[in-house]
Amino acid sequence: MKSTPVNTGIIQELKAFPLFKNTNQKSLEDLCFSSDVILSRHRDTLFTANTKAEYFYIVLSGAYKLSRSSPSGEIIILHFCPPGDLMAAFIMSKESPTYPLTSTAIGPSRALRIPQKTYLKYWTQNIDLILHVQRLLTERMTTIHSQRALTKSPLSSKIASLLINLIDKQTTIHDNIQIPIPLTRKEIADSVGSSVESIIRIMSEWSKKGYISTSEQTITITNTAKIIEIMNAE
Amino acid sequence: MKSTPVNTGIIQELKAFPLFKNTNQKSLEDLCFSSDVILSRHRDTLFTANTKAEYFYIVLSGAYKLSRSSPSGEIIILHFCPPGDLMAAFIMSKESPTYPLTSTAIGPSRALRIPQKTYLKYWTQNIDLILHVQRLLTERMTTIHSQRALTKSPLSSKIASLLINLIDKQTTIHDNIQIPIPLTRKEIADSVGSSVESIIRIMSEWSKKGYISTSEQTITITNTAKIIEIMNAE
DNA sequence: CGTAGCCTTGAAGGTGATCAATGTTTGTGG
DNA sequence: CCACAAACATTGATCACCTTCAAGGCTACG
Repeated sequence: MKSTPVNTGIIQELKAFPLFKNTNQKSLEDLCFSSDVILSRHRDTLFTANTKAEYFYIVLSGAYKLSRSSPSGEIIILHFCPPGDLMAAFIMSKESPTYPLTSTAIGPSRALRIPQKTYLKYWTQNIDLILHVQRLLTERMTTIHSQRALTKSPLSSKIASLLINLIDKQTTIHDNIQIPIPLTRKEIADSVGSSVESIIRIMSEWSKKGYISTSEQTITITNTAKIIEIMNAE
Repeated sequence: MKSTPVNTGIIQELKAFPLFKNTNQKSLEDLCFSSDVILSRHRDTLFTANTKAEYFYIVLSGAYKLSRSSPSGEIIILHFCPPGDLMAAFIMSKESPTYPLTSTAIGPSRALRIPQKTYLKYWTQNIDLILHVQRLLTERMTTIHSQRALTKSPLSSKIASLLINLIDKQTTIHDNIQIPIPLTRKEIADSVGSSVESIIRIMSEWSKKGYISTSEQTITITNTAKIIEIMNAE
């Protein structure tokens, strides 16, 4: 894990994210006050659940997964963070926060590490920004809700729903959509709360039927209509 | 469903909620601008998923459940709102919001209905309040996360976890804690994503062993240590 | 070149869903 | 105030889906 201080290049990079679309150059510099860019290798841990939270993060490139382990030691993945997503920002307004989750890099990734002090000093002064953050949180909540609505549905629906939800919201629905995050079967299993074997059985069935195709960790949905149908099947 | 405009009595009632502990009388009046008190009977619907959201709500007394139905028609309960809880406040900063969930009264209940306009005009101006709302949202998220961490655990753990989470956060842990919301077995089933029959089998086992007792819809945890143990069992 | 992570397939077994039938409580209208 | 309907609670039998266990192959990387 290496870190380098912010430079103007990073500011440019941030401007591209929807979160900052109404933020001017000057404010953006404030919002990044005393921040660093963290470079993570595949499987590096960015922060660990139940440790003191002195920083929050913005994903710059690559991806991170947010996970938790159950009392019995099983791992549950709760969210995948693509570039532009916030990590641990929601707990920054607390008194002395601890991370509720563990963050792990998926593939080589970069994140901007911002101290809580900067959040309290600059982020909380910008109402527009806070509402934006709140909207992000609400979105994440909505995704979780639609996943939970499928608890009684068969495993295939859950996997389908996960894949559809991972598609970038900007993308229009068509065939041959590539899932923007390289997922292993284990990660899919941990995400829908199932076992690797079950995931494999269902997904290789789909591959055979030509609904999806996988090569080098990357999943491509080749028959989107069918996957959506499976997602909504009872 | 009857409604009456706000009066000073209501303002007093609101002051008791943690959400407004730093809010003065004058601001509180602004925050309630053109609001009404809604009286709901048991099973009355307050708002329906996917309809236009012109209002948000504060639970005054009783309780409401927030639910959603899956594509196959099954109902999933996502959250129980005790007095002081907000409903649909998180989507008020959107352009033209629709309710993501359906809200139904559990027992005779009262809620304060506040128009989106009031939210945009007064609520968003109060940073302290917004951060408070954000903290509420984060708390709700955390609860959902700890529930999701149990997906692979046996049903008994899920039920135990639900009961423990429903205990008022103010309450210290001891025996003979009464669950503040009157729950039916069906509601427990819809909440943990299971069937009524399975819930009954597990809970009557607990009754027999003396871990819980139920009378007239009210559940009392008589052996809290045991329930917590079950919650954490693998 | 060996280990670690990942993918795959098969067989056995269990947890909880479903179906069916019945009792109990609550609420509503005549 | 009673009768009837609707919602809620209970118990048993059967069965499906998915987990678990076991064994093996593949690829990447130090």
